[in-house]
Amino acid sequence: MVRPRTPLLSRERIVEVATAIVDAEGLDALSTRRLARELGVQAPSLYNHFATKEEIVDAIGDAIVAGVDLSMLGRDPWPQALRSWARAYRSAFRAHPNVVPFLARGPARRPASLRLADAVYGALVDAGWPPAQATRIGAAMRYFVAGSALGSFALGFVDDPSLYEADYPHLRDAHRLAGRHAQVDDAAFELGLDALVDGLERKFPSGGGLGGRHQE
Amino acid sequence: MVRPRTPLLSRERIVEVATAIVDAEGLDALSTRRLARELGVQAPSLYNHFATKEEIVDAIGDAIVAGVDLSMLGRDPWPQALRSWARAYRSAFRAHPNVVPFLARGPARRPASLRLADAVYGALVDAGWPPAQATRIGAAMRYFVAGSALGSFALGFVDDPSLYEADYPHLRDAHRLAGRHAQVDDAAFELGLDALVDGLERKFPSGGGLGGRHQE
DNA sequence: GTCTATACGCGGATAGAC
DNA sequence: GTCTATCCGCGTATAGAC
Repeated sequence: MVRPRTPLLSRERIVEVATAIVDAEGLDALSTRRLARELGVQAPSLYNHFATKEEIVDAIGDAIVAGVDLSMLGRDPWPQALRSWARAYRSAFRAHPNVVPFLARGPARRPASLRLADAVYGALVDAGWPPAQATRIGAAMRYFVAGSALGSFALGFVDDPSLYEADYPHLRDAHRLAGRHAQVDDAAFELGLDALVDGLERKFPSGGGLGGRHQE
Repeated sequence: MVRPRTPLLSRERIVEVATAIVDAEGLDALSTRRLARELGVQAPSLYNHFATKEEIVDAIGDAIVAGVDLSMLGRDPWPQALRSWARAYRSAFRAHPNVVPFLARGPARRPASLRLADAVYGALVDAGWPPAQATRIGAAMRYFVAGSALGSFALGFVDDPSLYEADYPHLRDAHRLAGRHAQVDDAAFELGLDALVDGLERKFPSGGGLGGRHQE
C-alpha cells in the first residue's frame, strides 16, 4: 500500500459525500466507517478533519442553509420578500428532507443559519413590524417551511385503493395522491404560503386594511 | 429465578414504556434491550407481542394520533373547526416531538392517522371546498402543525449574548428567547394559525372577495 | 409467555507506526 | 495525513429449554 503524496481528504469533500449518504439513506445511515469507505479511506482518517461525527453533521446542515438566497430580504416589499424567501428556503430543505429534523432544532452556532435568522428578522423589523411580531413571523414561517419539507403529504398515502374504500369513505381517491405527489405537495405549499402571507398582511400595524403608512 | 405466573407484558404496557423512552431520549434511544430492561424482562420476550421493532414504533405513533380530538370537524363552521383541530393536533404532537418526523411520513396504514385524514378532508368538502382544494388545505395545515411541533424555534438559540452581538446585529436579543421558549413558540403558532385560516377564508369559493360575503 | 444462550455485524473513537 | 490494530458496547433477531 502506497501512501498518498497529496491529501485525499478535505472538509469539503467529506461534507459532500456525507450529504449524499444522508440524502439517499437517512441520517442513521451515516457512519464514520461508511463515509470513509465511500471516500476511499479508513475511518480514523476523518478525525484529522473533524473532531467528532457531530461536527460533520453540523457542517452538512450549514452547507445546506448557506445555499438559501437571502437577497430579496430588505430589498423587496416584505410580503413579496417573504414569499420568495420561503420558496428558496423550502427548495433548499426539500433537496435534503432527511436533514430537516436536525435543522429544525434551530440555528445553534451554525453561521449560515444565524445569517438567515438575522436577515429575516431584520427585514421584518425594518419594514415596520414590532420586534416581538417579527420574531413570531420568522418562527411561523419556519414552522410552515420545515413541515412542508419534512416529508411528502401525498406520498404518505399508500397506492392501494382497497386500504381506504372500506373504512374511510372520504379517502376513496387518496391512493391516487402518491402518483402525483410532487404536484400535490407543490400546490399545497403555494396555497398555504399565499394564505399565510395574505393573513399576515392584514395584521400589519397601521396597514392591515385600514390604510395608513408603512415603513418607518 | 422464578418464572412469572401472570403475564408481565402487554402491548399497552410495552407501548407506554416505549413512548416514555422516545420522549425522553429520542427515537434512536429506543432499542429492544433498553425497552426490555425498563419493562423488567429480557429483550426476546418482546417478540411475543410484536413481530418487529417497527411494529412497536407504529403503535407508538398510532396511540399519539388516536388522542387527537376530532369532534369539532363537521360540527363547527370550518374556519373555527380548523383552528380548534390544529390546536388539538399540535398539542398531541408537541407532547412527543421526537416522534414527529416519523408521523410526518404520512398516515400509511395506521388507523388513527387515516381516521384523522378522513375527518379533516371530509369536513372541508362538506363545507363546500372543492376536493382538490380540500386536499391542499389538509396538507398545508399538517405542514404548519408538524413544523411547529418538530422543535422549538426559540430554544434553537443559545443563551449566550456574545455569540450574536458581534456578527448578527439584529439578533442582539436572541439569547433571551431560550428562557421564554414556551411563550414564544405558543405565540408564533397562534399568529401563524390565525393568519393561515384568515387567508384561507378569503379564498373560500363564492366568498373569496368577489361575490358573497363572509366575515372580514 | 418468558427465559438463557448465542449469532453476527456495526457503532464511535483512540494509540501509535510510518 | 493516513494507516493498522484495537477497545468495547449495542443492535435485531432466532433457537430451544422450561
